[in-house]
Amino acid sequence: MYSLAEENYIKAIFHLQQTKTGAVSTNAIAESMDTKASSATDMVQKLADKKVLSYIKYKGSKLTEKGKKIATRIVRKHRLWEVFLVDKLGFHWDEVHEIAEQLEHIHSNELIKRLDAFLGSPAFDPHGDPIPDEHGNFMKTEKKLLSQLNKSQYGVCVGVKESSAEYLQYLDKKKISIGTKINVLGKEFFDGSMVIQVGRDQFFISKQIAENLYVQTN
Amino acid sequence: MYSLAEENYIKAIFHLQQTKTGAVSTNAIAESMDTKASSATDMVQKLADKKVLSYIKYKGSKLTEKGKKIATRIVRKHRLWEVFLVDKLGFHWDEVHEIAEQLEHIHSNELIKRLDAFLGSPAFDPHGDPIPDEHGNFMKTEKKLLSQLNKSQYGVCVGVKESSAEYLQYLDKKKISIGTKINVLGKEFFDGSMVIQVGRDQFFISKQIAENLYVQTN
DNA sequence: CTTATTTTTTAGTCAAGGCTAAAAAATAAT
DNA sequence: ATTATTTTTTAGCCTTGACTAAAAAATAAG
Ligand SMILES: [Mn+2]
Ligand SMILES: [Mn+2]
Ligand SMILES: [Mn+2]
Ligand SMILES: [Mn+2]
Repeated sequence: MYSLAEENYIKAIFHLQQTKTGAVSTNAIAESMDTKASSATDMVQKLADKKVLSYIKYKGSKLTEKGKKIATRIVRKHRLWEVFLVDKLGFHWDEVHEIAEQLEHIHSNELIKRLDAFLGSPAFDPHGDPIPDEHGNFMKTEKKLLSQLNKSQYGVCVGVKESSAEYLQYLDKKKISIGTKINVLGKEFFDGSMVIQVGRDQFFISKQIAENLYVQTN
Repeated sequence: MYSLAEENYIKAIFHLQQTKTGAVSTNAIAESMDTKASSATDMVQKLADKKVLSYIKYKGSKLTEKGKKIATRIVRKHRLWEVFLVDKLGFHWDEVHEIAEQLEHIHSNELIKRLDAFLGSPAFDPHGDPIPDEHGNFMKTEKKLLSQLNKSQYGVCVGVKESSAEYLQYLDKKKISIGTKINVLGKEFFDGSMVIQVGRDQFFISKQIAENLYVQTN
């Protein structure tokens, strides 16, 4: 059994090593956990003792298979709970992350199994992130960032990269949610800004908006 | 915001002062928390500083109104989650307590409100215990222990005092659940044992069984 | 290559929440 | 009214997971 703190570190390292390749730096872990580098060092040393990750002084950390398995289970719980909160309790997609951050630490295999069945074994959470199955396998999806599209291409929104309440609320205001079709009417190569069409509305979006939205082309 | 440990102590003290009258002894708290008296002393001193309870050295502890309010909210969450686990996820009544013990510590007022609505604002948990409303009011019920009935009286099971898995599984085996009618066919005054009728079955039960089952007469 | 800067680790401290052993107060038994 | 026993508190120590300040290693600059 892992403590709350350990679980949160493991999950953070898991997410960090998804993006960057190679070992995860202690500073990156500290920043992601909103703590100090010295604290992160202490924790990764402990987790290395427990064979949850491999750690080389001054080089960084990397989850072992064991560590990845633990992380995946937590991510699965987090995302299943988010689906529950949205689909069953009627929460809005910008309200669920903090609560799921707590719920992901409830220990009960039977609970996960039953919750999953109750929700109809969803493959994606309310932000479009894939929910790993009971064996830890993620559904692979073809998706790109809206910012990668060019003028007169279009895509269907399938998820968000950022899932802060602020960003999600912006998307709501613009009537963008998962499944929404987005046409790129224009793209400014100087700053990456775009003019897009959503439904009947046409408007300008900054690069920052465009590079946090996942779309499926095809 | 109160820590996990603080919340568990507050809830334990709340339950202890329901039965016994007057202040709750430090030893009783320690036993109920499965910890040592010295640890309980430390905690009640801290909770007294926080005005959650009044504490007099060598005399014991008593929750303040503030403390009772905190406790009631935790009990409400615990019991609502138990209803969720049984009604929605199909758990059996002897499997839910441990999980609810964790879920009761999730912090979100909105979550409690929505969960309550989702469950149809239940008044009782799966063990027949009343669920306090959002203002902390418990529904008062007329109930007595089965052991208080005499020969040829009858009652309808409305709850259990003990809710250990073992006891609940015994009741299952005997086909006793909430709503079951129980006839007292005989009572032995020497040891408090009884012969009861449940459905078409007649059998012997010990005093220990009889004094952990709540029934409603009339 | 040598120095400066950044990153990371170590050393030492702290609060929370446990523990054991000893002291003190309350209660029970002579 | 003492003495013995039980209950409760205090004192001191431990682990976890933070922190700061200082040292050490890695990296960047000159
Ligand atoms: Mn989330
Ligand atoms: Mn978390
Ligand atoms: Mn319970
Ligand atoms: Mn609990």
